[in-house]
Amino acid sequence: MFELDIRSRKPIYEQLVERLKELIITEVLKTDEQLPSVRTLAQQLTINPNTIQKAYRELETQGYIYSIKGKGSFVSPANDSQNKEKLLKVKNDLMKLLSEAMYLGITANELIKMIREIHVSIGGGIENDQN
Amino acid sequence: MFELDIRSRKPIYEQLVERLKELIITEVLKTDEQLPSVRTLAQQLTINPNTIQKAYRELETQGYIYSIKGKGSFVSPANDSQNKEKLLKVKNDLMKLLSEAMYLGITANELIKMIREIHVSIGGGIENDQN
DNA sequence: TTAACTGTACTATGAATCATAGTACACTAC
DNA sequence: GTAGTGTACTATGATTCATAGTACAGTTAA
Repeated sequence: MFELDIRSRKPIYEQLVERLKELIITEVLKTDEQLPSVRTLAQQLTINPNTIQKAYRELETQGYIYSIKGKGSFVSPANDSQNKEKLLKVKNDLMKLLSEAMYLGITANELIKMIREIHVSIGGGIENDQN
Repeated sequence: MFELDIRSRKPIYEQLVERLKELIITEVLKTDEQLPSVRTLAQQLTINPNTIQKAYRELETQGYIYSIKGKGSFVSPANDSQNKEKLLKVKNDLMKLLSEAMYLGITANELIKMIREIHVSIGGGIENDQN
């Protein structure tokens, strides 16, 4: 399903959270789509099921997936009730990173260009999809 | 000088790196300005000198400060030779975070507004300062 | 030179975290 | 029931984090 760097200082379960979040955000994994079971994914990635479970638990805490005992784990709808908290956190992180980027010399125009690119690849098809 | 959260899961030295980077980026600490010595800062923050040293070493690796044995640690000039690597890393992080932000519903307009704010507070007075 | 300050490099210890292994239980679907 | 899900434990070893202590090299000023 994807690659992990065992040697990295970043914990495996954090890499998992990051990669899965990407797949959800880019809608490779769609709303209510079922994720691989902890045991299946553990076997595929040759890592321990507990590590997968830790990643899934974290994703559930962050509101990106939901789990049903006996059934499986699934992608949460994009606009859920936890979004406000997440938004605050992300905005805070963004301010820091944008400050650093501009300190390092990235221009406002470059940033706006990046935003447009993402807008096309992520939100482009959604913007006009409202009823 | 500033506050640290001892209970946080985030290591103290990482918090130090983050806070000092902020002070450098916002130019509260200016180029070639001397930082507190490892022992002094350790005493002020009631933490171990080794922890301060670890943070300073990390900041030096990242190119934000330089240290001279026997003299002290100082803020590096903003535009040094390591900027290109830093820029690549920051751009990469920015793409991820911007994607997440837009997935969560932040609009392009909001982002542009944030960029303008930072532009004013950081780069505002510099833009016209070229010879 | 001496004293007091800087950065830097070690070793050692205890606490916490990470990943693994193994076991167990509750729930769902067939 | 059987086989598949999620979930919750315990235990172990490796690694990381923060501390403590010691030591050495360079700078500065008396």
